[in-house]
Amino acid sequence: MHRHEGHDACQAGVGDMLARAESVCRERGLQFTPLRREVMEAVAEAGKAQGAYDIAETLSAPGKRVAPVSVYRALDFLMQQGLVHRIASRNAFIPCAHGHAPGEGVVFLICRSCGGVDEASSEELEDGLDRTLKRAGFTPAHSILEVEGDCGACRGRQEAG
Amino acid sequence: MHRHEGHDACQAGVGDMLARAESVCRERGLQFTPLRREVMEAVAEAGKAQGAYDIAETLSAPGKRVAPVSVYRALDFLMQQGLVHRIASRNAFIPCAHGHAPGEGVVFLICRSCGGVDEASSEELEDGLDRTLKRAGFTPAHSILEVEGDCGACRGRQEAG
DNA sequence: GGCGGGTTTGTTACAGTGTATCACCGCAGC
DNA sequence: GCTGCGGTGATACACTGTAACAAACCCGCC
Repeated sequence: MHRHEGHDACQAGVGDMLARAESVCRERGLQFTPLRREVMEAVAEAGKAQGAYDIAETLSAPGKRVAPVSVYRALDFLMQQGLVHRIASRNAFIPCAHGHAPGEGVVFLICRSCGGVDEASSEELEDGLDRTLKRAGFTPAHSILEVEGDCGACRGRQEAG
Repeated sequence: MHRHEGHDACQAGVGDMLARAESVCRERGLQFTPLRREVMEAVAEAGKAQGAYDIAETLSAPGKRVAPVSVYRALDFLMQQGLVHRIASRNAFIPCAHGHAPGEGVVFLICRSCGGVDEASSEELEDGLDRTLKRAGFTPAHSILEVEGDCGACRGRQEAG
């Protein structure tokens, strides 16, 4: 079972994500500054993975420039708190749709037609990976699992249209 | 069962890799040019993943400069033929230790102390991934599975030393 | 041998991604 | 007030990758 219903559902939850970010920071005694909130919001609102430079542009306005370096710092912070993820194959960032421990086996499903990114996780997959690593004598610290393909919604649209 | 014994075993096979590359190209009617051979050799000889610029530097000598763009082209070719792999999380390249179909579920095991990269594959892992994707209604086209951690050799060395 | 067409390589320039460094600001605590 | 500290702004830079065009090469063909 994947844990949510698609990108529309995700977008509906922007407020939830911000609320969660805020409470996570409060719990940990960390600052959820305006900049961090804006970056979190930009990542959460976009329907697809955003590059750091995209975010910088989104947040910039005539007279108020947000430099990419500031975005990177905010993203680093948000990633450390597990609030956003980095998609290595795209050099882009997405909001974390639900809490999970860092290093836990989550797969990112990247749709090549709509650009949306879903998260999926399963015991089965994690067990398979663990056993494979154990057999190889390898101690994992951090995993990157990304699959590019077509999400159900887009495939349906193609078949219909 | 992982399919080979570690980085020393890999390095011993540089000649084999070149021979395989050559025969693959001959079979497919493609050119295994001197540049492509040199790039393949550089990737195969290095004990760890090499960046394109590293390779360019390795191949350059006083009076004979190899530009990164040439290396990228050779790498693109070698990747298309399945002779080298790209490690997305490192922006770096490794030789393919053994033949496998493109898109097949191979995991890259990246050691954070020695920098070596192993390949591992298992039915179990692939099945788990397939089922997880199917449940999510996602049709995969291409997967990236990379795990960072400590390889057996390095862990042994740490415990001993 | 010369010609034409495809592929490979060289070269330059540039776009995109990410980091280092330093200065400044705001704020808590003394 | 002073100091220390985390966050931000700003500039510069390093690293990664691609576009575009020209030159060299190869190979079949006339």
